[in-house]
Amino acid sequence: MLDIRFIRENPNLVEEKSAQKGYKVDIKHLLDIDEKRRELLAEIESIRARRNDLATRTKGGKPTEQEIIEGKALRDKLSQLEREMDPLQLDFDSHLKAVPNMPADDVPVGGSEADNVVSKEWGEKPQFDFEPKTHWEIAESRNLIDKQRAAKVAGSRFAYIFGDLVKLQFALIQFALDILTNEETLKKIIQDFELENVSPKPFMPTLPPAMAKTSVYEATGRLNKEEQTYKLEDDDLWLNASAEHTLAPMFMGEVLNANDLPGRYVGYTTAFRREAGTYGKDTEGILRLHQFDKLEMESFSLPEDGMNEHLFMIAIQEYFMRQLGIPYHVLNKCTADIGFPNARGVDIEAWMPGQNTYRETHTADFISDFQAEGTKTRVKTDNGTVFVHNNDATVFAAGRTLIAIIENYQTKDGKIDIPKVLQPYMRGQTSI
RNA sequence: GGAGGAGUGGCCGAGUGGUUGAAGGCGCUGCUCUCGAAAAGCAGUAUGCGGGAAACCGUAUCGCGAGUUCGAAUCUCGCCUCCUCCGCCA
Repeated sequence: MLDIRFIRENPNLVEEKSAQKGYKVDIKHLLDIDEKRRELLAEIESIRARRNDLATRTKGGKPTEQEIIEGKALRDKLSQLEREMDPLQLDFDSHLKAVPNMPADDVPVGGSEADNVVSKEWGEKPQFDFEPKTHWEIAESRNLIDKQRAAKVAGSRFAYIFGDLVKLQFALIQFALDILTNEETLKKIIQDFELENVSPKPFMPTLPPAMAKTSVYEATGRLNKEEQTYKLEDDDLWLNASAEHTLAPMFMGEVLNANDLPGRYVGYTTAFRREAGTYGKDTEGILRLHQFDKLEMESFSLPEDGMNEHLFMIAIQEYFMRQLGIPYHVLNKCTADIGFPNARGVDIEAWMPGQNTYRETHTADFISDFQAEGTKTRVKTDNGTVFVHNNDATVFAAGRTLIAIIENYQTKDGKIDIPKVLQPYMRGQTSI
């Protein structure tokens, strides 16, 4: 959530930027409650002060009859005021939580994803001397994917993935982990992308829990919307839709050492998504499933490093795409598309020759301190204890990256060449 | 799933109704001593919220939430987490 002090000082700005993200917030009402709340709080605290004073006065001995009567009166008054405070506080909290994070200054203002800005293009689209096929035409005919039988077992939007395609997924993951844990390679990425003030500290490989309790799910700011998330009602657990959902709250309630930052983690987990409201969309192939595996970065940093971590993660994503030789473009997402907790957001879309279009394979989210206010994750600095900045970004969404490889590396005889960098992770195999 | 035990500051640990926001120790910071370091001595050392230009004042926090009481770290109830033993299990 946003700091109420910031809202007090910049009411118009907050209202304007919220509107740019597509959220209508009643700042005047919020500040109104805020003031009432603080007035009442002052009153409550003065009564508590008298109660404490009385307790100190009578401590050691028995209070007199008169003092007990006085104490009872204070107690009754206090509980009456506290009852008045309850609804006020609830009202205040719900209005405060409804205020989205402020977009960074360079986020393009726009009303829908149509206003996203292509900020970079890379790679030569492959030319084929045949009609390129879609990934599902190739994979289904080769028995690398079977959705029919998966539907029988689990319903629509599930798939069996078989054989060499499975090996390719694990090659991809291994390759990525090797890069992300190698300080020298990270240094090179920082250099190649001309980044400044970025630490080359390696990422900690992590297998996180794939579920979170409701209290945690809420503390992270409901990163994934409720209707998009699977819930295990009997156990009060939510299935994560990405590793960042269980990486971000890792240090909930803790005060970290500035020396330990940036804290960088790369988590591998299965992601579960209900895909509500996508009926009839992307029904072919494995682009949009209820379940897929994903490697995801998460970082906790000092406020002044937050934006640089974001840019670093984007550079890493681009580096991986270039290593795989997959043409892509970078989308600077507009205010309406970056998401409620985001200060900035970037998508990378890979060229998919079979579908003759770009499709999203990566996201990078700069959350600033919006999430840390909910998870109460702070860091001790020379200027006091402040909320950390959170960044998260996709390394590889396994399914979609496999799609990009299949479609870009398809051959005339219906096979798939393996990108050079992955071949060592496939025991030298050059095609599947 | 059954039976027991435990959660106190950065860490260890004392504390079962009233000078306890919390003893003592460790750690950390500053000073003294020293050529310097170590040792020793002295002093300081949690966070949120509200008010204040600031100094500072008030308030809350002893796993979390509710309750009892004039007064709760301490008593009661619910929940969470961890540990030990038994059972089950990849």
